This record gives sequence, C-alpha cells and structure tokens, in this order.
Amino acid sequence: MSEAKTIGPRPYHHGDLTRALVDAARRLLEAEGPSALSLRAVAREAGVSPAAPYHHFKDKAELLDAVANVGWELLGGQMSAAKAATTGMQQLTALGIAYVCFARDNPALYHVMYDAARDREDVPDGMQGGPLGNKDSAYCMVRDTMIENGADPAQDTHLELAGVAAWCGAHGLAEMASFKQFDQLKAELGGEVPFFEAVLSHMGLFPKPQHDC
Amino acid sequence: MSEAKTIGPRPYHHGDLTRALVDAARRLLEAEGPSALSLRAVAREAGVSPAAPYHHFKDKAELLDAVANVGWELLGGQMSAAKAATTGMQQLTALGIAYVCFARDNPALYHVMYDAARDREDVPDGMQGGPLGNKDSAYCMVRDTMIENGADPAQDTHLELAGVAAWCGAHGLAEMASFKQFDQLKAELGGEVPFFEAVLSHMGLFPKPQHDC
DNA sequence: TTTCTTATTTGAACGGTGTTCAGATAGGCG
DNA sequence: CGCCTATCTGAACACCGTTCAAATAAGAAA
Repeated sequence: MSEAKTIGPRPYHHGDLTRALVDAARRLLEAEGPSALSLRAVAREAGVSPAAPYHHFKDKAELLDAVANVGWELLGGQMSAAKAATTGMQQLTALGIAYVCFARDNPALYHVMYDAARDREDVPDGMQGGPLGNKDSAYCMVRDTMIENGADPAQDTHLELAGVAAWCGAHGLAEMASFKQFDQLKAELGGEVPFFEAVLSHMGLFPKPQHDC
Repeated sequence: MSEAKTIGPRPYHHGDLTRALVDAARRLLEAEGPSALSLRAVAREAGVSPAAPYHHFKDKAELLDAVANVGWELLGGQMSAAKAATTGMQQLTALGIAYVCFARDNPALYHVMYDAARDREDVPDGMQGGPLGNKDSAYCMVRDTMIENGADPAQDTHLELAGVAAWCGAHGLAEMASFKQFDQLKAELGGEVPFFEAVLSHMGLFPKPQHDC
C-alpha cells in the first residue's frame, strides 16, 4: 500500500496526479517564483480542479514538502558528485561550493526547501532529506566527510566547531547571496568593494559564475 | 514633509495610527507567530477597518518593512551594548553572541526581518537597518569592529574571509537553532549528540540559556 | 458480460485574505 | 464660520485554502 508508487497498480483517472502536481509546482516555481505557489494555481497548471490535490496531499504544506523533497534529492546528488570528484579535505570545500551553487542556481526551490523545513515538527515518512533530519542530509554529508578524513567527533572540539561553522556558513552565504542590495551597500561604503562581495567574487559565485560547480 | 513623524502636526483621527499599527503587528507577532500577521488581523487588533492601513502604508509589505525596521533597531542596540561591554577582538565574539541571542529570543521578529529583506529590491527611505544595506547594519558593525582592531580590508584577504564567515555563520546558526528536528537527528545518529547540538550547548544557547547575553 | 465497490474528480460553497473605491467624517486653516 | 484635505469606513472584487455532497471511472466480483 505504501509502495503503490513503485510497483502498485496504476492510478485511476489522471495517470499520476501526485507526480503531475509536483511537476506543475516546480514549473510554476521556476516561472513565477515562490509567491505564486498557491494550491489553486498548481491545480490550474496541472489542469485539474482546486479540490483534486486533496486526494493526494492532505495539505498545501504536504505538497510543498513533496516539492522540497525533490530539491533535497537534487542537492544531495550534486553534493555527492562534487565529493566524488575530489579527495581528502578538499572534499569539504567541494561540498560547500556545491551547496552554495545549488542555492544560487535554484533560488526559488532553495527558498521552498527551507520554508517547508522551518515550520515542520517531525520529518514525515518518505521525506528523503532536509537541513538536519536525515542521514543523507547535507549536514551529515559534511560530518561524514570530516570523519572519513580522520576526525574524531568525541574528542576534537575545534573540529566540531569547524563543522558547524562550515554548515552554517554555507547556508548563511547562500541566503546572503540572494539579496539584491549589493549596489546600495557599495554606494554607502563610498564605492569600496565590501568584504562580502569580494569573497563571493573570489569564489566565482558573484555576480556571474566563472567556473562550473 | 518627510519629517512629519518627528515634529510635524499630529495626525488626524486616531492619534498615531502608523505607530499603532506597527505596535499591533508586533503584539500579534509575539502572540500568534508570523503566519498570523495578516493586514486585516493587524487592523482588527488596532481597532480600525481593513482599509485604514492603506492611508499609512501603500502595501502590506510596507507595513512589514516598518515592523522589520523596529527589529533591526532593536538588534543594533543590543549589538552596540555587547560591543561596548568588551574590548579588542573579544568584541567580535560579543557581537556574534548578541546576534544569535537576539534571533533566539525574538524568533518571530527575526523571521519577519529577513522575510522583508529577501524580496526587497531597494532599501526604502527611513529604513534604518537591514542585513546589508546600511552603515548601521549588523554586517557593517562586524566590519567596523575588525577595522578598529587593526584590520586592513584592502590587504588582508584572510580577514575578509573571516569577516564574511562570521557574518554568514551567525545567520546560519541563528536559523538552524530555530529548527525542531534535533531529537530526530539524534535518534538517527544512534543517540549520539551531534556536532551542532554540542556547539549550541557549548555556547550556552541550547536548549536553555545558561548565561545572560 | 453486468454489477458492485472504491478511488478519483468535480462544482459549489464557506470563511479568510489583499486591495480598491466611493462616500462619510473630522481635524486644521482661511 | 465654511472650506479643504487627510483620514476612516463599508462594500465590493478577486483570490486563497479547505470541505463536502454528488458525479465519474477504473478495477474486482458476479
């Protein structure tokens, strides 16, 4: 019953409205931004009535959870690829860059992912990722990579700090990079390039990507 | 005309509906959380009709901007106090702790502050603070403190990185601290206290404050 | 096949939201 | 005093999330 999606009997009328709704939501998200993600608009985009989604998701929040889930899986895949392409402690840098690049390239999806996570008490069944709540989460990937490279979480306090700093820094950097106030800040500072812009440009993340991530 | 609030003639009917609306919004925010912050609810709380706010704010967003502004001023005050109570490089630590403590103690307000900042193109007139857009912003306080302690932004690249890391880390830490998934993460890791919880508890920030900030 | 059962979808409805607008009101100024 | 203009209201519009009875269609049972 819980595996109906993988091998069970095909759905009835639409074909696979569950997936169609998530796809419609992602399409809307890409085209119109997070604020356009209303249940009715998603249903409209999918070509069904406003009440149809309630037979596949108990809530608007549950639909957004499903969309966020796609995002976490996408992010996990990109981070895994970045880790596999490097070795040793450079894997940590690769993970961070992959994370920030994902947020830069999918700002609306990234926003939905954290919005969904913020007001969730428990991680629901089938939720494959999240900021903290899963073995495959980005946080745990950083942690595991550190351990693989010889870190001992029970002993090295500085290392714990470094891990959290990396994780929080990546998220903070990703959010800051989405703000649109660089020009104003630059003007107020007298035209001088401020720290933040310098670092982003140093990493090749702002204003335009200068290398693949 | 733009200084009507400071010394201009008193408003007409209500007394000072502009301020009353912001106060009502903060009251609702404290009592019911960010999701209860509808324009109609704020007007109801202030005892006026749903259309009244439109003579003081052109938008719901502009009302939320005003609420966020109060938050930035509050945050700036607490950071200034923390800086004044310390000396030297310890000021940087004090700034970071004050920042995270503010987010922990005012989660709803903090949420509104960044929500308002995220989808704002330009900082409007009268906006006193923000994540990046002002000389008095938290980011600039960190930057100025570093310069006061001998940093040279034009030369020291590592220092730029450190400044941005501190700023992004503080925001990331503040957001992470608001999630409710620690128990689940702990269970998935086999009961072991993970990095993040260890650091927060090490800083005295989680689950309960152990010292004043 | 025909009938039955059940999942799926619809259309209408309810209360709530942001926003606009014509009209009522009341303060300040001539 | 009367006028003017800022302020406020009440009604209205479109949209939102959600619920529910009724219609539909797919698969199972006969």
